[in-house]
Amino acid sequence: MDLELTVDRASPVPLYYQLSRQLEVAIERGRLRPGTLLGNEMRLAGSLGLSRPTVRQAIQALVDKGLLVRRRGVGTQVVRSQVKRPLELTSLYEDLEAAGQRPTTRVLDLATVAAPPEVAAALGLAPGAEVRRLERLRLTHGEPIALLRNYLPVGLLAVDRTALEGTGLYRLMRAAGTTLHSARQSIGARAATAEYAELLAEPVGAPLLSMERTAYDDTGRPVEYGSHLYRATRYAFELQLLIRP
Amino acid sequence: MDLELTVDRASPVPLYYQLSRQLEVAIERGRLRPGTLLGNEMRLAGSLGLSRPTVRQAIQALVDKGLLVRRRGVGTQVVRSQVKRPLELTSLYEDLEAAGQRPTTRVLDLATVAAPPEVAAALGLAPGAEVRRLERLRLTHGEPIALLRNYLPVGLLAVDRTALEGTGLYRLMRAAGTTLHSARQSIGARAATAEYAELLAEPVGAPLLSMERTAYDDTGRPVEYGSHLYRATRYAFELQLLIRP
DNA sequence: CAGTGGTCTAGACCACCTC
DNA sequence: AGGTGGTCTAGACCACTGT
Repeated sequence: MDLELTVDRASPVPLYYQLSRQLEVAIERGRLRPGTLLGNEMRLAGSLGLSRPTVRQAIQALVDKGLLVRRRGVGTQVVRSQVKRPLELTSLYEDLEAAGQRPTTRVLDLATVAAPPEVAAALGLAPGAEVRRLERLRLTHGEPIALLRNYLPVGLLAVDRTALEGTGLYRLMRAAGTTLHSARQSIGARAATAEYAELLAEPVGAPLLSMERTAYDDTGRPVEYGSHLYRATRYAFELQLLIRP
Repeated sequence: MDLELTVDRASPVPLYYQLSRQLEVAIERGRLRPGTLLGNEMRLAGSLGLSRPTVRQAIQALVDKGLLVRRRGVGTQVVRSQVKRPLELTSLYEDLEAAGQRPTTRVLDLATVAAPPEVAAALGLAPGAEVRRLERLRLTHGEPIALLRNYLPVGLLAVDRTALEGTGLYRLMRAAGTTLHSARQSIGARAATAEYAELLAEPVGAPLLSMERTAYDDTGRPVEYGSHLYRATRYAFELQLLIRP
């Protein structure tokens, strides 16, 4: 199979990760074709000078990503379907950027306000507590795609208007040291009101995709609540998901 | 902390799984409160008579589920947010059932037809190849919720009309030995046409949620293509997702 | 500094699948 | 029967966190 797998023991990168990454790249580039059987774990370990548990750890990471399947008595195979990303937090900005769409953002509003009831509930604050509200219009090629309204606990992020026009909110939050851990989102549909229709350049009554989301950091603290509206003619949510037995 | 953790070495259930399950139940029942530090891995291993790798394997499973967080130099903590299910394949029937909604199904059509182009592409078949088509109306309390149109490769499932009226498609597929592994779905919105409006008891032009999905088994073979329409006034997709660093 | 999780090793036995 | 992954052990050293 001559995959030229190697590990560098002098590197600070964990050995299992070095191996896992090389296998992942080989699968992405088609050097390991769907259905291919990896050599058995003992042989792989031997040829790389690693122990079997380390090789297993590398393989397990790719099984968790859905790229490999293990079968007892058979071996480890490359999955036949084209798994892309195992479902990440949908970041509209990064999604559009990855699709080569060159997104732009117009900041419509940026203020500190009393939290509306549903926002206070989502962020675990007292009703009426202060929160940062930001309202943005996201566009590609000058065409509006979505209206984004977000609420953040005060003090979490020094929100900068020009920074917001150049990148996505999540990237700013990560850069400020907030590590996102989980999120709950609800996706629905509704008809455009006159106000939203004008902002999004759709006729009144046009179907819009709506998404409400609460995101948490790794201590379980709510760090963001968002209520977004998307033009259904220009955007749809793409999800890839894995089913665990 | 007196959690009364025990393992049964005579059981065929893997030790790491026994431990993992007990911790999971303790978290669900609130016996391990959010923020609680688990004892360190060595002590846990010693008190249970297990090796550290086995204890780590148990903990890792819960970290992957988003229930625990590990911090080097600190310890392993119960996550503070209320993680529900880590996002399963959305099965409308099972979702409604779990919510106590007593779903019912009306089978509108069940036939073998030539695959439309998008279906053939999704299922990896030649254009015009034969597929099983089923069209169902899903209701709760006599109210329509969704119009479900599915395509299956012929021969995969002996589709039984009465069975379809009593349960969900995925449950039937699992019972027939098909193990689902991954799926791609796209969620959008559109306005109700006259035909769909009548079936779903909505006005013409009402916003509907749409979902297209291709599901694969663990060999990567496409096993189902679905194109569904939901009443936006009665249904929304709830997703819980974890962000991996 | 002491304590934590992160990584790694070199074995072992077992359950399952294919031939 | 032979080969595969699944589980488990008893050690070891390191990197990071808190005091």
